[in-house]
Amino acid sequence: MTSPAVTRSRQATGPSISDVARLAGVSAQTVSRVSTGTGPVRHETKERVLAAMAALGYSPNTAARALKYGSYRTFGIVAHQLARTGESRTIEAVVEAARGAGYTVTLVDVESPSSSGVNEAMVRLTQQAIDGLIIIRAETVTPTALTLPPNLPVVVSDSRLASHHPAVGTDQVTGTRQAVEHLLALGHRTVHHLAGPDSSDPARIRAATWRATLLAAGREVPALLTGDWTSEAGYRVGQELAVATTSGPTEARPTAVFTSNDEMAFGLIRALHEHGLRVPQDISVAGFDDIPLAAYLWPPLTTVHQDFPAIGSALVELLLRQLNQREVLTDTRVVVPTRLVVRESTAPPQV
Amino acid sequence: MTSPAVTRSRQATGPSISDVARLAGVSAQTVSRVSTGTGPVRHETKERVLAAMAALGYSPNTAARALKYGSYRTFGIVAHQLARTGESRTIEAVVEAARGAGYTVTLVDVESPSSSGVNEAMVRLTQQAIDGLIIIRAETVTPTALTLPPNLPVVVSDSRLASHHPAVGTDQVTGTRQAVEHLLALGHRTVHHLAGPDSSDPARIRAATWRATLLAAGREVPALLTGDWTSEAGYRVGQELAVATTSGPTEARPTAVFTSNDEMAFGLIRALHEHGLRVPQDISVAGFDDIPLAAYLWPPLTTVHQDFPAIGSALVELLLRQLNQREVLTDTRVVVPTRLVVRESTAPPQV
DNA sequence: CCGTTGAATGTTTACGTAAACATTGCTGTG
DNA sequence: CACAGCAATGTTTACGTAAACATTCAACGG
Repeated sequence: MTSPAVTRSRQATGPSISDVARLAGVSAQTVSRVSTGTGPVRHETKERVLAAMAALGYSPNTAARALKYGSYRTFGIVAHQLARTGESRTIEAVVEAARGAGYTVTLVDVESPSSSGVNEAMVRLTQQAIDGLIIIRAETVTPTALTLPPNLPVVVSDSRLASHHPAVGTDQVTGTRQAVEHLLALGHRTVHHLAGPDSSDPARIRAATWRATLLAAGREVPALLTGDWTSEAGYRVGQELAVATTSGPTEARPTAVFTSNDEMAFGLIRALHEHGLRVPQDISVAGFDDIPLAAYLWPPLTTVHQDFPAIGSALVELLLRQLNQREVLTDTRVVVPTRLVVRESTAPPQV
Repeated sequence: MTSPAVTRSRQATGPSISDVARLAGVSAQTVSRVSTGTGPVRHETKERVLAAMAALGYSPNTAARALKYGSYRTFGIVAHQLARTGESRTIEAVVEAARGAGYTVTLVDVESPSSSGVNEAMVRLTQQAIDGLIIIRAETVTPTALTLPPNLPVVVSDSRLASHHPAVGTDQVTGTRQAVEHLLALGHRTVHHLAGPDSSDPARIRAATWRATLLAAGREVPALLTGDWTSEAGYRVGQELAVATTSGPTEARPTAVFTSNDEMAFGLIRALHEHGLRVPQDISVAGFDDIPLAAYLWPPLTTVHQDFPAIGSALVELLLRQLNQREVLTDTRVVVPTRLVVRESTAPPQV
């Protein structure tokens, strides 16, 4: 566990507790007492110390405190593409929840989503100052390939690691079933599915649930379409679908598509528009995530709402429980409910 | 500068350098030499130390190192709504650039965007361990109301603080002019503008440039429309605009709108669609930001592309320059160029 | 009026690390 | 062959903080 040769000379730091003590004419310990609010200090003395602090612009040295306490009041969070809707919203929620508990959040991004990439991030993180670790959407990481620092509380969200660590996840199954059943209830013979990449756990669960729901309803299961979460991929698949819709035999024409996220639905719908197909009159489309822009797409997108704030705060709560009660939570799984938001991109099929 | 009464007992920490030393049968200093790669160590000794490290699962204590070096290899970043496109993409770029320089990034969000909110965040941050501070989109903060820790390098982006700190910003003026001139060149008599909130510097600059560009071209300047960056606001304004377009005198009918960001364009276009107006045939719309989904809106959105990665790396670079060369950069301003991306939401007016 | 109590403050020590300085012993040179 | 020079390692010290322990002194009860 050798770290890179870091030859750093000491940098200038601000005034220390003893500078304040000297100026106030008290001992360092008394300054510490004022600073932490522990122990008895005469009012007059306290005022003098506070004045000295203000005069010197003193603020306590975090590193020294952390060294003393063995805690940093900081969580690490490993993300892959943090500008992507799901991740940035989860992170935002985590930051907020952590703040409430007096913690801040250190971000580490992963260059490649492979195990080695996450491991490399992990090494950097251990060299950082964190009390707990949050891993979100580590899609391609296999549990065994991940070497985590011992004794570091970990929680994961939406990843393959969920079976090895306490986890928080959206209720993929219910959400997917709601969407598919909604489309069937509108009268569609069957529902096509544009899935996320196979490396993603949520993508696979959604695809499996889509299939199971169709089978349970006694419907034909069309060939699975696969994308990579991007609008670009949705666009490409949309073009193929449009061709199939306008040229194939009437029987095989898709009339409803459920996409595994909203971004792909955006691309898909654009492709359909370009081919002169109307949504929802010619094809119904439903997504997953309910990103803020989903309501302002044309037509407004029917989609499965994910409660990202709930995910974020659940992640933080699981970490705190491990930290405070030293609980072992390996098997804990928090499931965050979903809700189908019906807008205007889905309608009964035109006969 | 009293911190809240933090009565924390010491938490268990991992094995220390002396545990490793004992196991390897060497002095602590030798372990340190192996760990940092400094100083000469016999090959055999080094192997023994590495083996001991591995056996104990040792990793160096960050707090102790930070205390020794007076540096944390960490930047703080203050954001307001980090799930918003511009912010999350800037943050992503900052994290990446910081990683390249061997730094990690600690996120602090601001409850309210007011000065007191940012100040409160500041207090929390000083109690964190950071070597430099990045403030993005602190729209409503006035420079004088902000009390920053002394000697802390700071850079800002897109905020009112730009005049008081080294700053990085998009070339608002050129970007806006490109968009407005593009619409005029298509043959539109004039261009309406849906601005961001007046509290935002970029919003005001874009609005002023829109006005100046119209005046320079000798065109009439329509009444300014104001939103708050959200699609919701764009939708509301779009409804009013749609009414004006379908009912007002032909002379006064808007034929082109430039919105100060893409989200508002989304909302605006949805409202126009709902009123049966076609984009771009009846009204052209251009946005600002070039969010990833802009290309997949229907119609694909003409918009001003912002180079967020460039902003992020410029922010980090300015911080590093202050840290390394102890430069005083107060007046430094990095301007990141923009580029108009013409898609299909703009076209010549139909006569 | 003496001893006890406890508020107010000071002193010592330890957290884990790594520079600075000290020591050992071997190699090669005049 | 004595000793300079240097590789390899050990010892001391300091980074800033705050618990743990020690001291002082005034107030109060018996």
